[in-house]
Amino acid sequence: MFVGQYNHSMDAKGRVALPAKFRAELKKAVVTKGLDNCLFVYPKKEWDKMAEKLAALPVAKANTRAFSRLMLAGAMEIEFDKQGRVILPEYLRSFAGLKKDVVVAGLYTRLEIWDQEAWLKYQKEMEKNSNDIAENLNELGV
Amino acid sequence: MFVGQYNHSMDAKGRVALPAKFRAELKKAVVTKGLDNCLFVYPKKEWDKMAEKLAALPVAKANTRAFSRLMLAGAMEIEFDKQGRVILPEYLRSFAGLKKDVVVAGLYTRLEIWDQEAWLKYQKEMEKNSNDIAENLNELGV
DNA sequence: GGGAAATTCACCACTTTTCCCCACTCTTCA
DNA sequence: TGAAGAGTGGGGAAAAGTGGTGAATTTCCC
Repeated sequence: MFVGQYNHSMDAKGRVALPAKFRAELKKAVVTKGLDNCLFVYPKKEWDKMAEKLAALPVAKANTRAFSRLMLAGAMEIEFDKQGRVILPEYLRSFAGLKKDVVVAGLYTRLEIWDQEAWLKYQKEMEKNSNDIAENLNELGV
Repeated sequence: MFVGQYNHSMDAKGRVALPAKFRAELKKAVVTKGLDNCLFVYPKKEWDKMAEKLAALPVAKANTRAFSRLMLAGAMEIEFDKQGRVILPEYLRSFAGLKKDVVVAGLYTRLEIWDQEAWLKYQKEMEKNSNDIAENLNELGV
């Protein structure tokens, strides 16, 4: 399971090294457009589960169609080179606004890839709301 | 169970020795961003319970995503070296404002790691208000 | 269909960080 | 007072991350 965050850099070819700790669980993986302008990376098995859920959504609703298209049509299988890097295609890079510095975050069942600036901005925004978040801890029984 | 407080020091590499008394129960542990600008340390088993709840939350809701990112991406699994030290990643050090001197406190089910200055300041503040706080504890049945 | 250009991919080399081990000091307990 | 355990600091080896070059394949134009 994936936990923690790492600062890495993307080179001009769109190559990003994923943290060594995560690679064992990611021999086969899928990247796709995520929410909040980041990329989601799933191990193949997790991805299959998610894809089935998405496919089962009611096709009649406009917003679920949009969501399915985002995640399914945006997806791409990735492989690692000898150095543990993956290549992100141009359309995913521009979707997430990736420049040189990126953040790779572990969210238990998936990874997220963020542009560093966007990540910091998002974090700041969250800190403002951290009190509300703390209150919600109770509801989860934490 | 963890009780008591200890003054330790963090070296330039971000290594902190956790009290020898606590290590037996912490072979595998997780550090997270805590409340009041300190770090929480949980035994891995305890933390896993909570993490699974978080991972099960719906990805489609913005506030649960934010919540997972705070708790999961903000966490880090830690292991001990032969000397009983753990390495704290940069983002946790800066979150808690850790400099050289730190305080490790046992809070029964978890440990807390504080910057020493922040700890002293917090204590002073609490002493001033201890009567008021005690009054409010009635409501909780203490 | 052939050739040139461009893109992709695999490999190589360098730098930085991490991790592991050793040594020393201080405290505690017998 | 001596020995053992705990905490602190540093150095060296290994791994991880980063950047670049060259070969191969594909694409496009003639």
